[in-house]
Amino acid sequence: MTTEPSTLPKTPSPAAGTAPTGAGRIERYDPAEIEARWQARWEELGLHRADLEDTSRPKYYLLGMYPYPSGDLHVGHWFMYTPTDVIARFHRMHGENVFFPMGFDAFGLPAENAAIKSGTHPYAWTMKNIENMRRQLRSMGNMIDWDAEVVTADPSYYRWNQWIFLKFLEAGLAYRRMAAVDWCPKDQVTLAREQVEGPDRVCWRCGTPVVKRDLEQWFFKTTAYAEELLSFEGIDWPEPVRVMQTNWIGRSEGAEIVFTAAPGEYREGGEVIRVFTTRPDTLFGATFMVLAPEHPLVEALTAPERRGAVEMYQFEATRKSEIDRLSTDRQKSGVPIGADAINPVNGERIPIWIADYVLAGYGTGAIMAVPAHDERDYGFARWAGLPIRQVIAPRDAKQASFVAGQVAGVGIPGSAYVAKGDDHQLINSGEFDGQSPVAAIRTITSWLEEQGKGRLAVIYRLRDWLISRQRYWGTPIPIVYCERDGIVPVPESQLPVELPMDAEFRPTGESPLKSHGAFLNTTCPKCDGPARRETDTMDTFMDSSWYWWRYLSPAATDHAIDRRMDERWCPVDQYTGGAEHAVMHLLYARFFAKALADLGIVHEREPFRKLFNQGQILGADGERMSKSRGNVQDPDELVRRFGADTVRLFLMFMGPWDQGGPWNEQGIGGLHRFLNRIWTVTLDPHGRERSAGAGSGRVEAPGEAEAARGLRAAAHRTLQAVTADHAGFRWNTMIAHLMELTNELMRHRGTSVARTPAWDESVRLLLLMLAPLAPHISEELWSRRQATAGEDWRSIHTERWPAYEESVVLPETIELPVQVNGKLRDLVPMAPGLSEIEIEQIVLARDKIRATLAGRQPARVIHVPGRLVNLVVR
RNA sequence: GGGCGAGUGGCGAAAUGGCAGACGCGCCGGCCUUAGGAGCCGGUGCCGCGUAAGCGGCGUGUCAGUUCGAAUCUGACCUCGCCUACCA
Repeated sequence: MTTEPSTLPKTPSPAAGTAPTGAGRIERYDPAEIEARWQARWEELGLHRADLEDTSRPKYYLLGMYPYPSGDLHVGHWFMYTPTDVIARFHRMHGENVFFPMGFDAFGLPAENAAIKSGTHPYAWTMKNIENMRRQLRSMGNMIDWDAEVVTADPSYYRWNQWIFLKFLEAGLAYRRMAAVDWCPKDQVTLAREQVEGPDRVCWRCGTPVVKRDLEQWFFKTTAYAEELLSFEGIDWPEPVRVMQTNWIGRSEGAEIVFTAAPGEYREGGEVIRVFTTRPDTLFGATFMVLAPEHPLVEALTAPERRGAVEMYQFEATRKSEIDRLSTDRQKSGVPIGADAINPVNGERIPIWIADYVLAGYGTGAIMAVPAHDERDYGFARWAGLPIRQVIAPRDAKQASFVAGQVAGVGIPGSAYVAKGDDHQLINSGEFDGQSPVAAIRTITSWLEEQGKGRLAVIYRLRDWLISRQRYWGTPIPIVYCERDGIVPVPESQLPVELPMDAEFRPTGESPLKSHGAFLNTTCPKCDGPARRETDTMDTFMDSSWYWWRYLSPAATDHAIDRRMDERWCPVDQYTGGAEHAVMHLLYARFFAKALADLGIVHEREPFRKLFNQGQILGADGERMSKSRGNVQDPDELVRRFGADTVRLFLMFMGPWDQGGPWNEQGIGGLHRFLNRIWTVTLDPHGRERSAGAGSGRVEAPGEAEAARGLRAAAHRTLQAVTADHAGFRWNTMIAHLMELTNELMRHRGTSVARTPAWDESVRLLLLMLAPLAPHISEELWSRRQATAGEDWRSIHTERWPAYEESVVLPETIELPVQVNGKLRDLVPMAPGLSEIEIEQIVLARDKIRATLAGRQPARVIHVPGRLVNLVVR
């Protein structure tokens, strides 16, 4: 149960005796002392603990992507977690029950590599790092609820990875198969398709070019949700992420068409070869067929005299993916296999080739090649000297000359002709001649369907998620292999399958589990006979695919996810993190939500209602921060010099949150000065009182009452702007507004205005607005004000966010910009809310305007109420 | 090759159809100080005129367009960043 600080008995203010009253020198702002003291205090009070059972207030589940415990929190972490903390605090000040947990993505390769290198056990290495990062996270002053922490490398967590795996297995969402998978030779591990990046197909972690390997591996059936994953209905996600996921899933509509192998010199033929095409309308233009080199039918169809060349090519194709593919020249290559296929629409025999431009993993791994109307097929046909037959032409005879050369067989066009608009028609296509391509897509597909030779088909680029990893530091896959019973899942009652702690770490390139006899050798849960454990562990993205559910019951031993808590708290209201996980973590997380919902384990099909991608802070050199580049920025030193509050503000003041940019700590002093000025106006409003005439001569010129009214208006206008900026996460302008108010207060400091209630109210509002951004100094100043006023202490962070007064915000006079022909010519002071006629009269009476008009009459007057007047003259 | 985003002072940036450069850094000048890499006050887009207060012109990557009015909307182009890449 959360303790409400406001109900606590009065606790002595930490600085009660020293709270200044205005005379004499005040003590300096000492962030180090203040921050340590308040952090300890908040912890002691349990101020950041959420009461998950409390339903009296609206819930707000806020989540920042949990960190990998690399050992140090760098400015990138600060840049992500600070504004997230501000969001949390702002919502709490609105009376919401805010849950802001934190944990560690504790499995993964660096720990294991460190073990091989330095002999430290991955567990010890990881725990030491976590310890340090907890300390650093605390030093930021975030309102993290540490009671909910999860550490994924703990058996109490990964046991439930295993449990979910078994559920997926039962439901057919997890399966094992032999596949040519991507392998990182440096990390000695397989990778999911999403984890291979760029044109050179490199490992997402270390940048090493990957190679293909044929391995028996475990997969999750992400493709089962391909269609549903395309819909983002009901969730508020940034456009770039939605686009990336949509492209990654890569839906395309077309037809699957059945070709058959033609009888040959040595064979009867008749084998079914399925191809996928988005252009069934060009079926008559197919002049050859291409299979992926790895296509399963290649072996059976290849003519004996072609076997040597075919096998050579297949070998080269695998080598090509192994050797650096940095040479991105698109030179086509391929070999004929000495067999023909029969085109189902006209019975025509076309030669079959294999070529690596056809991918085994996409569609059916086979295509009908229509060189006249597909760039890739065209390029291949030109290279191989294969025929090109045009079957689509413009209806317009004059346009037809564009491709006439092909039809007549004279001359060779420079490229494929891919247009398919309504002004085109089919030619050389038998009974379909004259139809528009779009119509023919329909008619040819239904003709094929009637003949049983094809059907409408939708295919996706998305592949199933390969989760097997040949490494030690991950969740063991709960499977045993029995000589008699084959693949046997470990029964739930025997979970967790624990990682043995006494594994040996040597740079052999093999998982230590493979040579750990006690782990490897086990008995079959079914027959009790001898069996071998699966030695692969799970991809660490498994851990991060459901951790926010675990935060709701981190210690539970009888279930993975507390269904009651899930219903109360999920989905996460706001998720923040980098966009680099768009097609990895964020896609897996959505897959999990859908799969777990179908299994009845959770109630919502989307995990995160709102997503925000913050920008990335680069090193001072403009490059991505990395240890190897040596450009990682450690904020600890800045925190020592300026305090966490200053560092928080500095990071938020840099620019829009979604932008990031190169790190440059020039300017941090400005934020520190800002806090110092707040310190001064709060604790020392009178300074060395500037009595009239003694100081700079600015004192009380406009009269105290008017100045006080102006100050109060400024404070309320600031509140209005700051409140609006919270909604858009516009921290930089929010801080700018607070600076303006502080500067305004500073101008009145030492004058009699600083003795008015308006001054007091303005300072009060300033501190409340500052509280989410700079929690320590605002708490300190708040407590000192309370002590001075003789009030009981109550944390500023449990105060309600103030409301601005509409009537105060409205200005008493405005300076209306006046343009002539769109050029600014004058600023005219007047009362707000005058009629257009009144305004016009005032404006036309102005000297400057009369001079500019020089006797001309405005042909038109544009009034933008409250904003501007534009006089249009010819 | 395709997709998305961005280009504004010396720098980080504001302004998303209505006063371009808020706020901050840096720089310049002044005050205070034994001192200052502290604090306070003032100035600071560029060019021209003026001793000055001030006045005028130009100005948001380039070129066109829409509009009374464009940093903002439209089209083409240039540059940079991110994603993607023989996806049939």
